[in-house]
Amino acid sequence: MVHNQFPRGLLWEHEPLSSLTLGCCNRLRPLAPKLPHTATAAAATTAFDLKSYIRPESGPRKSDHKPETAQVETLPGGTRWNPTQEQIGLLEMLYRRGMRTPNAQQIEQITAQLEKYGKIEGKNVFYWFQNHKARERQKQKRNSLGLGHCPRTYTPTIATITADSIRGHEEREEDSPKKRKCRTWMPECLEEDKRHCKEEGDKTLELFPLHPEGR
Amino acid sequence: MVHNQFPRGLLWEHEPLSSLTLGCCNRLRPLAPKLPHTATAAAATTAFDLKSYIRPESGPRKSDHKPETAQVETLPGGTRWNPTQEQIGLLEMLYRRGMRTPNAQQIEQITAQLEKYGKIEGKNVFYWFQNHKARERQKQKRNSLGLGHCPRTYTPTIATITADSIRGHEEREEDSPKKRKCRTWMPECLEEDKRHCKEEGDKTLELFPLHPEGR
DNA sequence: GCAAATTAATGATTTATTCAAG
DNA sequence: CTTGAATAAATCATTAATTTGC
Repeated sequence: MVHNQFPRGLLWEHEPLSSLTLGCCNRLRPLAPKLPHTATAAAATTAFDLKSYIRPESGPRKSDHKPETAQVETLPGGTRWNPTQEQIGLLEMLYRRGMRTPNAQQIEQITAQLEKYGKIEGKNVFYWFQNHKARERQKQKRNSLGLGHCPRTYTPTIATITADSIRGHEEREEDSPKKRKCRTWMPECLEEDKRHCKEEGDKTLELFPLHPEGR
Repeated sequence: MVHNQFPRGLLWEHEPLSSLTLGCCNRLRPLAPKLPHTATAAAATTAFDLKSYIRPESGPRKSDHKPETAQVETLPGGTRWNPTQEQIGLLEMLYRRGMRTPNAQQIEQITAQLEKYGKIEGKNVFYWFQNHKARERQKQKRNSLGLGHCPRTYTPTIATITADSIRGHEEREEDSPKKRKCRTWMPECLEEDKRHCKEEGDKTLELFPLHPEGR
């Protein structure tokens, strides 16, 4: 059970790491030097540049320039999901039914269904539930604080006050009454993304640059 | 906007939703022995029980009166990733190099490399970075509060104080100097999971139960 | 020496916040 | 202003260290 404790002398440093090939969304950006951050932001949505993930040794600099100039205007399906009425409707139904954080398979199925009504990906479903839950909660909290502050001011006539609101604004508990199960996992979302990403040409990305830490 | 403002007569309710077939990880508690990180294999990570996602509301409780008792205490051989020294070493190297939140492709590559040293999935890599970053930050904050409170008490002799610590304990900014880009995405993690999940027998899951809201 | 019992680390999830498109 | 997308913080849970009594 002891970890493989072998000397810190990292043997894998001799591995043929160097650069790997992989294909994906790296539309262009063959050059992309590490210009400060001026236009560096060029790294539009999907342009990868390892360097942009490497913290610039210098300093913070949060130059918040207007990013994407023209470079890679969004990925193929670039724009964000724009749900249709039917989709929202179905999602809300599921939500009202009690669904909160669907797992991968459920997302898969839901997405399949919703696809009938418009373009949609798994991650959209995932996010929708995530956001909807959070915002319902916010709303509830606001309400209970705004006018439910003093218990005698509440208006019990409102029909929307369901078991939920009665339950109070206690946070957790909603959908994990007991412990917590290992259940959900980031949906296959990526598959789709990857799919249409793969169409792009391959590109070599230096994941494991050879030069030592030299910094 | 204008959410479900369309009549409750949901047209999609006539769809052949009902139950869909899907297979997955329901194996119940194979006793998950704590094998060392060698032949973990299985690792079916998800136990499904729609019921646990459906709030036991006033709805038609068919038999959900104790959803979790012995039901899904599964969490199958859900062995969690147990990194080897080599893996940790490599990850730390990347971290020191400045990598913070690798994107899907990077994760893919990293995972591929680390697989040489032991079982690992994309999500493990993703999580590792997430956690490592967060905990380094915590540590730093604790330090700066504990003894670094007064800037003149720091001990510049320690070699480990690299640019990182010098940068200070500013929270955000670490790896997103500019705005925030759509860059990372939950890795293909799930693919693997799904893969070996599919091996399991199929199981019918009622994603869209037919009975109306009943409320 | 060795397991049960306890503690420390850290992997995995969920929740809260933030950002920005429309 | 609404809300999709993304990240960070908080939390939970499991495994390895370790302590302890035999």
